[in-house]
Formats: sequence, C-alpha cells, structure tokens
Amino acid sequence: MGKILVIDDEPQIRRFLRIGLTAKAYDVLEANTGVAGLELSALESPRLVILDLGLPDMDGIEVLKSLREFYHGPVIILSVRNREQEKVAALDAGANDFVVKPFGINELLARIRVLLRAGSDAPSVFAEYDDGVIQLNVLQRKLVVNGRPVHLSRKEFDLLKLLMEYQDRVLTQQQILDRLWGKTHVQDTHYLRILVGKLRAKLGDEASAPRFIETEPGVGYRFLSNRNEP
Amino acid sequence: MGKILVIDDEPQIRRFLRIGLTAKAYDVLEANTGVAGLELSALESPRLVILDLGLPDMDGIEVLKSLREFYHGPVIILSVRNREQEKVAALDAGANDFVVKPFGINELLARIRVLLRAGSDAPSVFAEYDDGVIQLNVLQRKLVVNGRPVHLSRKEFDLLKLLMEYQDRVLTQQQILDRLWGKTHVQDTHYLRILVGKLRAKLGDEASAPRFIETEPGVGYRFLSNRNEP
DNA sequence: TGAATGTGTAAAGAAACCGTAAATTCGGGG
DNA sequence: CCCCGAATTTACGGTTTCTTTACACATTCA
Repeated sequence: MGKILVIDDEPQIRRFLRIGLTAKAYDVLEANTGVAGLELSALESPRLVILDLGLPDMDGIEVLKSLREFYHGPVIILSVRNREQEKVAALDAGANDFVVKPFGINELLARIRVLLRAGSDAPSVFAEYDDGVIQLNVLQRKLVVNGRPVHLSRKEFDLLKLLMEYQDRVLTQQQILDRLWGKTHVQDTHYLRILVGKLRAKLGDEASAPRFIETEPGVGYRFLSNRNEP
Repeated sequence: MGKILVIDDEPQIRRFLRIGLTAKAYDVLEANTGVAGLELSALESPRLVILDLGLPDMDGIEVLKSLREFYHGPVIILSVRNREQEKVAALDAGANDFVVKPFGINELLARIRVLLRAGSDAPSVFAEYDDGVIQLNVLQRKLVVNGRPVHLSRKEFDLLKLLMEYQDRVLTQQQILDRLWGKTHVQDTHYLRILVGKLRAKLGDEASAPRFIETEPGVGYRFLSNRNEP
C-alpha cells in the first residue's frame, strides 16, 4: 500500500499507530526524534508522513519547515494541544492536516485515505541533484560545479533549487516571484532578472548561450537537464 | 481570490462564514438547502464548497455524494457532531476535510488555504500534443517539428496551443483574439493574420496548401490533425 | 468589369523585455 | 557600534517581440 513514516517520541503512540496502520497493509517506518525523522524521509521517500509536534530535540514547526525543503508528499500533524494559533501555523507551514490527540484510529485512517487519494504522481522527495557537471545538496544547501564548491546566497539557492526541481519545465516569472518573494511582489520582475544574472555568473553560465538556465522571453526561465558539450 | 460556496441552513453560521471569507477577499455564494447547494455548484463552479451535514431537506452525506457526481473541487464538511463514524463516512464519501463546530474562523481559513494550495498545480487539461510529425509540450513550452526543435515566441506559442487544443474545429477570429489579446482587440484581425503567418513560417507550412493550419475564410482558423502526405 | 472585402507577406517603427554594472540600503554577527 | 555580505534600488544599452504601415493578390458580388 505504501510507506508511511511516523515521527513521534512516545512509544505508546507509535505502537498505537503501527498496529492500526499495518492492519491496513501500510508499511510503517518510525522515528523518535526530529533529526531521525528528517533523515528517514530523505532516505526512504515515504508516501506520507505523520509528525508529532511535541518532539524532544526540535520544535515541531521547525521540523515541518525543514521537511518541506525537500519533501512534497502529504504531512499530517499530531498534537496534544488544541490551540487555533498552533493549527494555523502548522497548516500554513505546509501541513496538509492537523489532528488533535486523543484521536480515533479510524478517523486518522480516513484522513490518510483522503490525502493518498488526492496524491500527485510527482516524486515526493527532492533532496539532491547531480548530473556529472553540477551537484546540489538541498539539505546542506551546498552547490558543486565541475568539482568546485560554489557559495550561494539564500535567494540564489532557493531559485536554483526551484528551477532544478522542475527541470526542463518553464517556470513563469510570477510563479518564481511568488515562491521567493511572496504574492506581493509578483510584478517586480526586475529582482528576478538580477538574481538570475548573479546565479548565472556563479554557475559560469552566460545568457547568450545558456548551458544551465535558459530564458523564455516574456514568460520565465527553465533549467536545462540535457547538456551536450565537451 | 475565487468563489466559495457555503451550504448551511443556519443564518448565523452563514453570516459568520460570510464575514470571515469576504474579509479575505473570497467571493461567497450561499445556499440554505441541499438542493439549492447542488444547483449552485453546478451553475457557478465554485473553487471550494463548505457543506454542513445537518441540512433540513436532505441527508448531508447524500448531498456530498450527489455533489461528487459532477463536482471535483475541494469540499469541507461542517458538523456539530463529533462522532468518529460520521467523520469516516464523510471523508470516504469524497470530503477533503471535516471540521467540528464550534470552530475558529482562522483554523477554517487555514484549512481552506491548504486545499486551494494543493489544487493550484493541478494537471492542465491540455498538456501535450504529439502526432508523428509535430510535438508540443506545454509545460516545457517546447515544439518539435520533424525532429527539429523550433522556438516560438509567447503569442505564437499561445496561438498554437489554442488551435491544437481544439484540433480540427474552427476557432473564429473573435475567439482567438479574445483569448490572446483580450476583448478590447476582438476586431483587430490584422494582428492575427500576421501572427498566423509567422507561425506557419516556423512550422514550414504554406497558406496555399496548408498541412497544419487551415484558413476558413471569413470565419477563422483550424489546426489539422489528420495529415496524409509523403 | 470593377469596387469591396478578406487574406497573405514584407518591412519599418514602437514598445516591451532582458542583462549587466554600480550605487544604496538592509540586516545579522562580531 | 561597526562591518560585511546580501538584498534592493537605480541607471542604461542592446535585443526580441509586438504593433503599425504598406502593398499585392484572391474572391465575391454588384
């Protein structure tokens, strides 16, 4: 049926979930800390993640945000607290659902079915990119080009990651601006041109004969995956 | 921001939702019975539906099932009852979320954002065209004719995509002009002729013996799908 | 036949768009 | 508080794309 990752520090909750999930033929992976959970997600590409907000090693929302750097599958949040503020924060940070403990296993299973039903067919994990020429590590936010490490600023990195994630597809200027600057700046296309310029310079790319980032005039940019060159 | 339909018989709940939703710039439609709600959904194609299970005229689950016969957007269920059985039934009948009354407006708004966010990158109706001779990839914005990549400008691409989308059917000049230039330019048919000319040139087509784009004099243009040629 | 209308190319002009450089402001760390 | 890298703003030259203008040709219909 698919792998489901449970990130929770309470053994009895994990047991409760393990029993309920395996009964429905899901494969259950378990982690008892945020760090272990993040590692497992990147490694195993689970179909869905269940994340308890009350972890001992990291703040739950931080785990979620880190997870969303590379994991795009559905995430269900568990919490003992029923504060609206916390729900809104988690949902806006990228969670797909929020379930307050205690909860019935059947409700949780139904919510899982809803999310898997709607699931996309795109790969759920984008943790690294590597064709012989250019390597990007999303977790460490590090880039290597032709064997040389290249330092990127925050926005430069986010832009490159976004383009690589949708390689060969054109991302419109509006899509990029929305993602990097927020909806309030979707018309400040000038920011974007400058950022692309800086990124190209660091990649050793040139606009007139692009090997990495290609301009689609009036539309947006695309990252090229097929490089045919010396 | 998009139309949201509220199906609820209690005026105070509708008012509560109307205020909260319009404050976030959603357009709110309202229905106080199941029948009225189904009619409005079919008529208005809202971006999202909020459905109360306790309606006077029909059983809530039945409304949901009927709705799902034709409506595929997100549906949030409201209910005063907190029985697990009911939640499971609703979620399995096609609901995307289930919120128990009383609830905070901010949580509901956050859950709405989650559902609208998920549906935003839904697969486009028309993503690709390919007969042995000509291939168009909409997401990559790439065109290949007889194995050779051909670059199209923005308007050229939009025009070709539109024609291919309605292959073998005639699109009137007005329809095309409206779609590409907006209603203010529906009479500037010169634009269109020039654009068609450029597109034909890039496709290797000629107006007198069209293989791809055929002129329907006095009416418009059509893209030919059945090519019988050497 | 000949005006009127519709269509197809070509080329010039205008506008929008892109890329780079450099100056200025912002913000976090020491 | 100062410093440095990052982010934003300003300025400008070059290019593509879009729009406008011009004209030849075909078809229709009076």
